[in-house]
Formats: sequence, structure tokens, C-alpha cells
Amino acid sequence: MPELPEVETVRRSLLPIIGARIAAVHVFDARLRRPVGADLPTRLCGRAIHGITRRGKYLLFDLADETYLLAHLGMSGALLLRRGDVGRAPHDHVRLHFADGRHLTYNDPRRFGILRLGRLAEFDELRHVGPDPLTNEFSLAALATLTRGRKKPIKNLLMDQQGLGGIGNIYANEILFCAGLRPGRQARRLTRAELARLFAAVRAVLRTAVDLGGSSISDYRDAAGRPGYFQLQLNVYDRAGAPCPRCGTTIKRVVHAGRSSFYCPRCQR
DNA sequence: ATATGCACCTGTGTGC
DNA sequence: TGCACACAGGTGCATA
Repeated sequence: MPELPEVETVRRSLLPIIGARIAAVHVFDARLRRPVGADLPTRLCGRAIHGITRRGKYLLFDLADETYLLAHLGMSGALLLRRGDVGRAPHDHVRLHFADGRHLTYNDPRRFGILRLGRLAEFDELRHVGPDPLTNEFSLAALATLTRGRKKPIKNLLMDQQGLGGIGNIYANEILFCAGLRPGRQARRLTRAELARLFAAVRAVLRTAVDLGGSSISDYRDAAGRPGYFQLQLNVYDRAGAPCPRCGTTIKRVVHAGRSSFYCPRCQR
């Protein structure tokens, strides 16, 4: 479910918990991709949320004293901020209760997500997260460096979190449509002009998707339960057999490195 | 080093 | 209706 635009939308929808103090923690099921630490409740209780930042698809809750709660939503994770008695729904795994009566529930049917407490330097998963494509750490020159000498398909390079943090399968496909590039093109074969189009497309697609609150394809919601609207703007993702919105040619599906790629054979070269 | 295949887990849609 | 199978927003490890 969640790529950069969805995670950023969740982050923004969680900002109202800044300042809230954690009064109780319930771990219903610790079996996530990494098991939730048995000491999580003890270590969280009494702490307050001082800030929430994002690194690629990861969220970092600042708990002060150099301690952070690291969260990743995997393929199907959601964080829901509510108040009152809501019971335990299927796939509710962890719930933080705040002193003011609100509570934050981590729900994840596939359990590919992560909730982990520690210091920044302890989070080895963050070492594989490259620069954020929406900041000025990312530039045309940086994109050119990333692609230099790389034989893999440009789509898989865009999805490599070590190069750029936050692009997943939906947005890689949409970015390449916007840039007019086939997903299977070898990264090192892109011309200067194509790299410039690609750079602009990364920025344009991700910014628009954040503005629209991400893509709600089946069940993605932000922390307040609101859906995103970028799914209404998808040009190629999951549209195999349907007409290209620009030229009417039938959208094709191929597989690159085990992930579905969608493209218009006429608009994308 | 680099690129791919597969496993992890549950739900959903499709075809027989 | 039941069943088998393919596929799904991600990542990390094993393998060439």
C-alpha cells in the first residue's frame, strides 16, 4: 500500500498527536516482519511524542532522549488515530493509548511492517534508505550519477531504496509514463534529455500524489481514516488492457525483477 | 559489485 | 459453491 506519498500523508495526519503522552501500550500480536520487542510497552509508557519525521517509507516518532519509534507499513499496514472504545479489529497488532484518551492502532493484515524502538544509529534498516526525491538532496546531477553504468531497468533503479528513498511500484510506473520512458530501458542508456524528463517527472508525480493524499487502491487510509485520491489519476498502473489516456493505445503489462510494470507502447519509448 | 529469484503472510479476484 | 492459482502498495537474503 504505502509509498512515499502515502507515508507522507500518514505522517501529516499524525501531527496532532505531537505533545501527547503515552499512558498504556497493548501488543496484541508481536509477529511482524521483525518481532515487536517484548519491552516495547515498558519503554514507551510515560514518554511523549515530540515530533514525527519520514525517511523514505519509514516514519520516525521522536520520543526525546535520542530515542525513536521506527515504523514501516510494509504492504498493508495502517496507523489509525481515534478515541473511545473501538475494540480489537482483525489484524490490529499494537495499540498506544495516550493520556488524553486518544489511541493509535497499528493494523497490518500481511504483517510485513515494522515497529521498533531505539536510537537512530541502531536502525540498520535506515542505512539502506537514500535521499528523499522531494528535497534538494535530489537533483538532475544526482540522478545522472545514480544511472551511470547501471544495467538494470530504469524502473527497478527508481524503486531501489538505496538510491532514492520512497518510490515503489505504483509511482515508478506513473513516473515513467509521465517521462515517456519504457520501464525496461537500461538505466545507463538514457540520454541527457531523457534524464531531464525523468527528473522532472519524479518531482511532478510525487508532488501531485502527496497533494492528493496518496493512492487508495483497495484500502489505504490515513491516520484519520481518510482515503487518498491519486488513484483517480493513475495513467498506467494496474491498467493492462485498458486504453492509454493520452493516445488510446492498449496498455501493456510486463514483469521486471518480479514486479509488474505497465506502460503505453506508443507514448513510452 | 550487480541483478534477479524467492520467501515472508493474508486477502482477493478469476477461471474451472 | 468449492477449489486452485495468480497476484497485491515492500524488503532482505540467497544465488548466479
